[in-house]
This record gives sequence, C-alpha cells and structure tokens, in this order.
Amino acid sequence: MRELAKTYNPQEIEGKTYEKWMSKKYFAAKVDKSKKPFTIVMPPPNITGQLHMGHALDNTMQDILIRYKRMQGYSALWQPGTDHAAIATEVKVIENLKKRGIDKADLSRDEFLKYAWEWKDEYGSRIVKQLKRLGSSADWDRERFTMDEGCSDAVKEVFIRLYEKGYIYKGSRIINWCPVCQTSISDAEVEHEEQAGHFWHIKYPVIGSEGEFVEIATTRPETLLGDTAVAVHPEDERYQHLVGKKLLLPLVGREIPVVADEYVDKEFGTGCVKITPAHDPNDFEVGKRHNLPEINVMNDDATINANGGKYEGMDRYEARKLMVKELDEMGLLVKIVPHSHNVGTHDRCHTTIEPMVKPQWFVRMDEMAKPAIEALKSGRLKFVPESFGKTYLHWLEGIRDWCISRQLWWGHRIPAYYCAECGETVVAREMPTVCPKCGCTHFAQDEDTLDTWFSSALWPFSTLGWPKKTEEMDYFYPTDVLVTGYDIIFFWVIRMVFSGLEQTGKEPFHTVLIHGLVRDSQGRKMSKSLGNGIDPLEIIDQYGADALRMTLITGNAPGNDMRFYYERVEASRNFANKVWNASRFIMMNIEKAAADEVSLDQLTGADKWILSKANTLAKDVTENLDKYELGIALQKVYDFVWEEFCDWYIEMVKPRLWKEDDETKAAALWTLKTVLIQSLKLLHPYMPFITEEIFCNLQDKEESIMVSEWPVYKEEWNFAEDEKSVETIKDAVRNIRNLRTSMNVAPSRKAKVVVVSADQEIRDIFTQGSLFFASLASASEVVVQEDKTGVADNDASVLIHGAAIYMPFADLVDLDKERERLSGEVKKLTAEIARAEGMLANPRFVDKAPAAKVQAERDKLAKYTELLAQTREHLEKLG
RNA sequence: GGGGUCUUAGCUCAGCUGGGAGAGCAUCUGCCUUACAAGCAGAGGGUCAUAGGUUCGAGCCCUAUAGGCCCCACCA
Repeated sequence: MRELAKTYNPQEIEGKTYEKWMSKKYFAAKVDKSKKPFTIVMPPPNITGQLHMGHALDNTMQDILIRYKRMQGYSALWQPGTDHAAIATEVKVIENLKKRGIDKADLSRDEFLKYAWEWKDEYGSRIVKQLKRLGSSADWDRERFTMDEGCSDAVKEVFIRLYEKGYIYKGSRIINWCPVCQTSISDAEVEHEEQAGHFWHIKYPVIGSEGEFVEIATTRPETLLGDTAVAVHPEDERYQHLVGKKLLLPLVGREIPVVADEYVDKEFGTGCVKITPAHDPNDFEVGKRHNLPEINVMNDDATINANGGKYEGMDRYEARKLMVKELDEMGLLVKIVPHSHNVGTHDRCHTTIEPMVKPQWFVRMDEMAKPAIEALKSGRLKFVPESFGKTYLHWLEGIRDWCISRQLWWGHRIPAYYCAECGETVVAREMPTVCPKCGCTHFAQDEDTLDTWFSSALWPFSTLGWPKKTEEMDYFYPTDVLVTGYDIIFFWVIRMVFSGLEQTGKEPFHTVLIHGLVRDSQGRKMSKSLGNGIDPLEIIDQYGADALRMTLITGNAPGNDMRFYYERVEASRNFANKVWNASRFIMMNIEKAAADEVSLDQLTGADKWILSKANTLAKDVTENLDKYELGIALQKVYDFVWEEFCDWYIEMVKPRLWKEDDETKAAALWTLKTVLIQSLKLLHPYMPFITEEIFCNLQDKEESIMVSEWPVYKEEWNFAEDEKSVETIKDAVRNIRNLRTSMNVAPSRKAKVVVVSADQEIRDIFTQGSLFFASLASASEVVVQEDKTGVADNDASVLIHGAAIYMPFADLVDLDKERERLSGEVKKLTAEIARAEGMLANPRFVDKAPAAKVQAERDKLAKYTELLAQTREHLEKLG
C-alpha cells in the first residue's frame, strides 16, 4: 500500500494500467468448457475512421458488458476488428493520390489496390489505438479485418452458396447510380432529401390530330430525351380517346405511344405521366408492363450520352436548362410551378442519385427475410429498447432485392468468371480452367466488387473462423449481445440476422442493444461540416477516460440521443475524484491500524447498516445490468458511494478512528475497506482505470480488479434492523442540522442534545449510536432519557418518529420564528393525516389494494398522528 | 402517406412490472470541519404538453388533440 496523490490524475495512471492489462493478457478469451461463454462482436470501425463520440459511446457500452460478464466468471470474448469500408476508403485513397499528383484513371487495378493496401496499413490501426485509450478490453490478439484471408473466404463461400441456391442473380434492372462515386448503390444507401424544385408543364403534340396536345408535368424535364411513352389512367375519361395514339416527342422527334396504366393517379398533376423506363424506377415497371424500350440517355457521370442527340456531352442540369428554354421558344412549355419533392441522394457524398438500368448482381430477399422476421416474432431475437423491433420488422416486411455489386476496386471481387468464348458464367472460388459449356480455357473475372455490407453481414461468424469448423465457432457462436446505433439497423443488423440464419441456422445474437446519437450541447448532430464535433481523445486527455465513459452512460436511456456537455464531464471527473479521496482517507487510516479480518458480530450498528446497503446495491446493480439498464445501475452506485458511503458512513466512523483506544476500530477499518472494495468492483465496468489503481493499492491478495469476482448478494450481510436504526439516527441528524441552519447556529457551536423517548428500543438506538450521533449533530454531549426531566420549555426541539430531541439554544431561540416553524409543521402533518385517512376511509382501497400497501398507510397515519400531537404540545408550551 | 419517438424543476435529462415526483448543472444561505472547495451542511424551485378514459390509485396503461424530432414510402 502506498499513499495516493491528493487529486486523481488520470494521465499518470491510464497508460500504464492499460499496458499492464495487455501484458497480463486479461483480455484474452479462451475456449474453456468449464466456463460459460459470453460474446460480443465489435461493430468494426472503418479503416478510414477517427474515433468520434459515437464510437466512444458504442464501445463504452460493450466494454461495460464484457467487463461485467468477465468478472462474473464467463469466458467473455469481445471480438474486435476493422472494416474495409469500400466506398469511403476508395474515395479517401483517390483523394490522397490526387494530392500526390496521381489520377486513378491512369492506374491499373492492381496498382490502385497496392496504394489502397498501403493506405490501410498506415491508417487502419489508428482507430484501434484510439479505442484502446478508452479502456476497451477487447481481445486484440483476435483482431480481424473484413478483407483478411478468413473473412474473404467466408465471403466467397456465402456468395457461391447463395448463387447455387438461386438467391444471387445477375440482372439488368434499374438501380441507384451515384454519378460522382460512379457506382451503383443499394436502396439503403439512398437518403431522401426534401428539395424545393419545380413542375414543368410540357405539351406533347398528338400525331394525326392537328392542334391537339397532351400536357404532362415533370420534375425532371431532361429525362424527356429517354421518354418512350406517356401514360394515363385507364379510367380517365379525359384521355381515353388517346390511348393507343402516338405522340411526337418534342426536341427529339420520336414517336411514342399513349398507354393506359393503373399506376397513374388521375388526381395528381395533369393526369398524364411521361414514361422514362431507363431513368425512373416506376417508369421502369410501367415500361416492363407495356414492353416499352429503355433508352438510357446518360453517361456514368450523368452527362447526356449519344442517345440525347444534340445535347450529348452536357451535364444533366445544363441540358435541362437548355431544353426548357427551347421548349418555351417552341411554345410547348405551358408553365413552371414551384414544387417541393423528395430527391434521392447518396448518403456518402450527397450527390443526387440517377436511376439507371445497368446489369448488376442482386440478392433475392423474399425467402431469407422470412426466418429473420420469425426470429423477432418468436422472441429469439430481442431489441432493447423493444420499439426498434418494429422498425426491424417493417423494413424486412417491405424488403426488396439487395443490389450487391459495386463498380469499385477496393473490396471483395465478385467470384464470377465469364468464358471468353461463349460468355458462360461460372461462379467459383478460383478462376476455372475449362468452360463447362464450350471447353474454352479463357476466362475473365467480373470487374465488380461487393457491397461493403456483404462482408460485414457475416462478421459474427466469419471472425470466428467460419466456414471452417473451429472450436471458437462451436464455443462462442451464437454471440450474445450486439451493441450499435439505430442508424445502422438496416445496413447491418438485419443483414447479419438473415445471413446468420441462412448460413449457420442460428440467430447471430439474442439481443440487440441500441443506443442513440451523441449530439452537441445544442442538440445538433456532430459533423465535420459544422465543425461542432468534440474529440473524445481530447476529453480523455483533459478529464480521463473514466470520466468520459461515465458521462456517456449516465442520465441516458437506451435508444435515446444525448447531448454532450462539458459540465457533465466535469461532474463525472468530480465523482472520480470523490472515489479517489475516499480511498485515500481509508488507506491513510488502514496504514495506522491494519484492517484485520473481523467477524460480523464485532461490527457496530453503523457498520452493519452500510454493509447491508452495499449488499443490496450489488443485487440491484446486477439486476439492472442484466436488463441492460447501464445508466440506472451506474446512478445507483454513484448515489451509494457519494451519499451513503462518503457523506454518512465515513463521517459516522471518524470518531472511532480518531479515538486512541476504541475497541471497534478494527471493525470500522474492516468495514471501510470491505465496502470500498465492493463499490470499486461494482464501478469497475464503468470506470476501469481508477478502480484498478485503487484496488491494487488497497490490497495485495489479488493482482487486478478486472479479473476479480463480481459481488453477489449474501444473506449474512443482510441487517434489516440495523438499517432501520441508522435511518432513525440519520433522520434525527437531518432535523437537527435543519434546525441549526434555520436558527443560524454555527456548527462550531456545540450544544447538549437530549433525546427523550418512552420507547426503550429507540433509546437503545441513540445510546448505542451516541458517539457518531454526537459528531454528526455537533453535540457536546448526548443524553438519552425516558422523560423530559431537566428540559426547559424554551429549548429548541425537533421531533422524529418515536422521539423528541431538545437542544438548549436558549439565548439563540427566536420564539416567534420557532412558533412559525412549528405551525408550519402542524400544517404539513395535518395534510398528511388527511391524505392517509382519506385513503383508508375508501373501502375500495382497503379491499382491493395489496395488504402491504394498506398496512403502510395505517403505519403512516399512526406516526403522523403521534407527531402532530407532540408538535401541538410544544407549540402550546411556547405560549 | 405509413411507422416510431419525445413533451417531467431555469437548463439537460432519469424515472425499472401503475402505490406519496428525482439527479446533474444553475440559483440562494452558511461553512477553508485534520479524504476531497473537483468539497461539506442547508434552502428554494414541477397542475409530469392538453382533454377524456381504465383503475381503489396514473408521470407510467388506453384514446384523441397540439407541438418537436426521427425513420420508412415509387405520386410523376
């Protein structure tokens, strides 16, 4: 044991503590059949990433659960790793190359990938180092990467299996195209933004009916170049005569038919819809129904292509401007009406998506969605909080096929090979040698890579060695809890569930613990563009990792967003300091007189009281943690440590420690140490560094708190009677302090305190606790007696249940003020009595409410009635 | 258009299966009391959005309304 510094200094402690944990291999989870497994897979941060508050929250929650379970004796695996983050990384690498004067277009695929891997090697470990500063106790020796050999193998295996089952197919369908990233993206990656736009009303001339026009309204006039029909509702009388007729597409001169389709809403716009199958998902469907040609009018960068005639080469928005102008000049532009509508944008770069028809790979979702829905409905999969289960179901029930191919280089290349001769597709792990159809020996691999989420979907089992049969897979899978933000339920959680069910037959986890966003103090999202992000590492530097962790967990319910305040970090830091100083106090005293083992019957009432409280606390905290109520559990430890332990118990114990020859000193020291250790253990998952440091300084039997045993409720530590007794004294102390404050009696002015009670039990309580009672109540002397002998009528008094307490402040008592105070008491008590009597007078309450509740009311009534009588008596005495 | 969620003290938020409204910060009063002024002891402050309903009893359950936020959705 050594003396601690006066204030807690996290910088001195965190680094060396983490190194100790690492070198002792405490984070390593072993396959150990004698223990129960507990597994969490870490949502793999992007290799492009820097630690932000979201990561800090997410990983703190996981670390709390893992540390808790580890202390409970589970073989607790926190499986870490990083994600290749296809688009994000590719964009970053391209930017980075640009700075060095290198253009991706000038590079071969292999050259580009070489740069990408270099980038990964340089920055991929950055975020891992940052996670460690938080105190994350992940099993870093098992760290994985979504593009490492094992994960890539799992990806190939799943692709092949799904392909052979007919769940993966290649098709030419309308997809979301990002003209800036130049790749297709899935529906989940499209964000809808409400934008102020316009409705352009344009007239299309009817062929063979001179002077007759069809008026359409469009938000995207430039797509007119790809129109292959105009649709009207089959039952729309206004246009029935036109169905089957041809229109002359302005500016293009193409003849297009008028078709009838239920898709059209008669009430909306003009009731006539231009149909552009190649650039609108709805029109695509209409086109399929009516066998319309699909005319793609755009290049990959959203400039107009050769099909756009003279507009070729223009950007889509420039072309729009020019076309509108020309239509106006031709007299075909009827009007322009302001109109706000939803525009799909790419969630990464916020470029407006261009729907295009392109050959892509898809995963059929209908069959795989079913067991995923069933998993939730059956209760095998639970969300915390539950409401997110509805989000999950809603998405799955309306799920559409998943576009998984990306026109990127960084990622898992699609394991499909095309015969150079006959074009036959072969899906295989390696490039085939001979074409099964034509015998040709030349193949080319598909150029595309897979959506980054395709590999993350396999994360819970690919990291454990699947598809190989490993003992890790047998032991740690299925995992237990997945902790993540609500923003990636669609991207990730759902895909892990259906992939896990499809490939392993089991839900990959039984609980999904959802958290919200960490916002700035004004409630805004933290973002780079706003510059309002707060760097967790700076907070750690300034206040310590424990304070940051505590801040992120307190006062926040699962799934709710939270605001980040420096004031709250300070409050957390202050708590750490409180724990530190309480420990310092205890150690200073233990140094003077060793805290030897004592038997429970040597403890005083106060010792038993705090021990009993600490015992209940362990039970409560465990229950809360089992329900994932991390914030509530921490709040309870906080309240216990600060209020009960520091403000009450330590103060109660001081007189015993200061007295030279107190025979209960050993009991006090033992209790201080025992309760402190209990508190440190309960606190450890939340504040790992400070608790470890104190624990190691406090005792030398165990070398680390993180592998010590989690406290369990012990029946022999349950002292209900002593709890009641101490509460009685606390009640008296509070009343006396209150009285002294209201009378302006300085704490330095000690006074004799006379406790009068007819109740032998209560007299015993005060007699036995007189030492600490005197100290807490600033009493020079405590006299306990049965009647009021020697008490002056004008002594100040307070009443508690079963006793009256008198203090001779004669010269200080302002009789008017005292009468006023007592009258106030009478008023309060009368109201309480009326309330209790009212309830008890209600026969329905007495009959229907639980007996304990009724009895409690009766007890209260008796207590208040007694207090009221005494208070009135005093009031009369004052005259 | 559908779904979710929130509305509690001046501010930010807790409030577990319904049983006398809580915390932190802020405010006011005293205290440098030998662990801690990053502290100690006190105090003030709330028709729990509104209106109904269920119940012996509602911040909590149900319905409706108002306002805020979020997600999903193919109205050109």
